[in-house]
Amino acid sequence: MSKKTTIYDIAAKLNITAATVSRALNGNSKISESTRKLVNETAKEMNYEQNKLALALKSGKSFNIGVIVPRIDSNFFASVIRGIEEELHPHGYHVIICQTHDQDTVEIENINSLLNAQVDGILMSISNSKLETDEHFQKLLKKGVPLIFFDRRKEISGVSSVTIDDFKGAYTATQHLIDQGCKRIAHLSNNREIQIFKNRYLGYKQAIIDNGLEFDEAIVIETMSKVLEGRKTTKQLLAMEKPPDAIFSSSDFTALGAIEEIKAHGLKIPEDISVVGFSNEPFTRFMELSITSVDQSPIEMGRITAQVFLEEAKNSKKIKSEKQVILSPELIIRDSSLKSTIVSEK
Amino acid sequence: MSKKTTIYDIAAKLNITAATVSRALNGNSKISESTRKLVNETAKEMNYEQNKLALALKSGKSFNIGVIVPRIDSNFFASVIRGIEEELHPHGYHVIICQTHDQDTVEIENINSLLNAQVDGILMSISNSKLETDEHFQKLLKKGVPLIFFDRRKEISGVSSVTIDDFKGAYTATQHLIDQGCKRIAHLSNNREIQIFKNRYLGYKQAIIDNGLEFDEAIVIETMSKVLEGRKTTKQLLAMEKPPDAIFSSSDFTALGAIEEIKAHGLKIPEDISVVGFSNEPFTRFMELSITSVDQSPIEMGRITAQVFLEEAKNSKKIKSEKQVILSPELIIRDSSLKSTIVSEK
DNA sequence: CTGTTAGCGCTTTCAC
DNA sequence: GTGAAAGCGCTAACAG
Repeated sequence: MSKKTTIYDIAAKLNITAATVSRALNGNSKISESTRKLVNETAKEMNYEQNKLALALKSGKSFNIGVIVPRIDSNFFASVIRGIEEELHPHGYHVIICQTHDQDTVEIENINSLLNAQVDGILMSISNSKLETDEHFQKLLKKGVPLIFFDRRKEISGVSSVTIDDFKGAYTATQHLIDQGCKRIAHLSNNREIQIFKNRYLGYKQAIIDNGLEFDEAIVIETMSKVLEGRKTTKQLLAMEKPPDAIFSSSDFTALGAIEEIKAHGLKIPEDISVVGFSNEPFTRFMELSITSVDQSPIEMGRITAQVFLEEAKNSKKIKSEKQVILSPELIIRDSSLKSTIVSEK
Repeated sequence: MSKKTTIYDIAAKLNITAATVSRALNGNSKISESTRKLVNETAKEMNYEQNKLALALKSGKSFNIGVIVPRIDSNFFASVIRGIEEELHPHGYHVIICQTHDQDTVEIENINSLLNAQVDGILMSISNSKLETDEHFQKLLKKGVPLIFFDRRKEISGVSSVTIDDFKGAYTATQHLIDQGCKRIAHLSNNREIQIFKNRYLGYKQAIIDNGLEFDEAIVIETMSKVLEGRKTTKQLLAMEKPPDAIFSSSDFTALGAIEEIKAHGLKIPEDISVVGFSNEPFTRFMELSITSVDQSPIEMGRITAQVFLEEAKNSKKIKSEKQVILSPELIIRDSSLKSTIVSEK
């Protein structure tokens, strides 16, 4: 438990002052080469290590940034965080993780606690909640702490965001199904108060309309991103008078449930019913009947979110220009929707 | 960008001293009820918020703990981190994430950088490397910073660890295959310089021997935890003069590769060849032919790791009693190894 | 009960 | 080129 050595210790040993040591260590220009060398050497000798906490208190920069996500054990969020960490690490930043579990009270609490910890910025995906107030976000802005949304954003003036084009992803997926000859495409939706789900719905709808197909609200069902919910909902669809010949799901998990249910009914995929999911979760690739899905390039999203932060951090004092990066999603076509015999991407 | 209010601001306003404010805010016993109330009110009015950085510098406790993992976008590590975060959060700790990508140089760098950031402890899974030196770990111990290993540990006196009983997990899995009538069980192993893989190998071997089966080193193959590697290795196995009738893999990914390869050879699972994986990755459950695997209860592992840390943090000054928690793995039997007609867990 | 003082470790004017 | 001194925001020992 050896006490940590400070610049005072090494100053004392060298009969100089702490200020000089500090300067020498920081490569200040006006310091003699000899003392610089001496200081550096003894610093190494005494195993000196800078206390970032003191620096942080002094400078007001902690070099910590907070990342808030609903939960971390989802491939999507974990991958985004990976991207963030990899991008920020070379710049000396540490990444603090908080989970909200989709509870807005926890979200607010997390923001406050990160603020107390003096983080230099907050990158977050908002929780799935009905909360109307912007108060906690405004507080961040007022304090001048950069706030950046990724994926699940909220429309707030002055706040940058990095998202994918969910509309386009959904449109492309639906168009693909139509190109495969599907005529009655159902949509498994989700809480449409969240932008991403709303946009997926809108993209789907637009593709239907643009292709002159009948848009039928009856086969758009709001459900939750769970395998079992997917099964239940699909059961409803199959029991209809005019069942669909394709399902576009806003989640890979409900898509999986749909597939299970369709098979249980003795129907063939993709011949009888085609299925497309969203998110490109790892398992969609591993399935024997692999699932077509929309990739969101989460690592890339994380990296870019980090870059946007770095930029804002640099221009701290200037007018904060709100920046909205919209990534392009990629449709990964696999077995569950490919009727032709051409070999699909695996 | 309103300047943050400090206790001095509120002291000034009330014509009292900062110390008093501090005491009032912290519920010090010897303070008049009236001033306490007054302070608390004006604090709220002025939107006062404690600067944890100053507290940290003063007290030497940052209430940050570092978590180092090879990578975060693996379900296992993400789940462990989830457990850690959930357990530590109520105690006021923040979790800082670092990734090593299995490079020991990065591991050392991460430890140093966390140390500079004055974390109150480090929880980690060591990287897959051949590094022999303990130097960086000893440094932590010398500084009195609690260090706790989870899953991938190293034998270091004075360092606690939370792991699962890999030997038992492997033994149980192998025994299960034997119980299903398998007589020639291959093992897809991994770098056995890492304890977990070594123990899985040893558990497998022991089960073979205890059941009077022939132990054949020729069907124990060291490979990497990738689907494609699993395919390659399985191809080798199937080409042998005496191919195995079961495969116990130390990884779910190689198990998946094995399954793909076995099917490609027109063989039936589990009738011709049974397969068991390790880790209970989410996809093993989702497969149409679901994969038997050994569950490591990662969230639980994270929670317990956090608890061990909290305990050590409490007894900081006392003799640090090294603690080794060994969790019991659970075999989840699914389609890939269940020959009987009983319905398996899905 | 409350004020005074000092100090956590570092950087940064301002002198010399 | 280097020293002296102040200050980041907070707490705690010592007075009174």
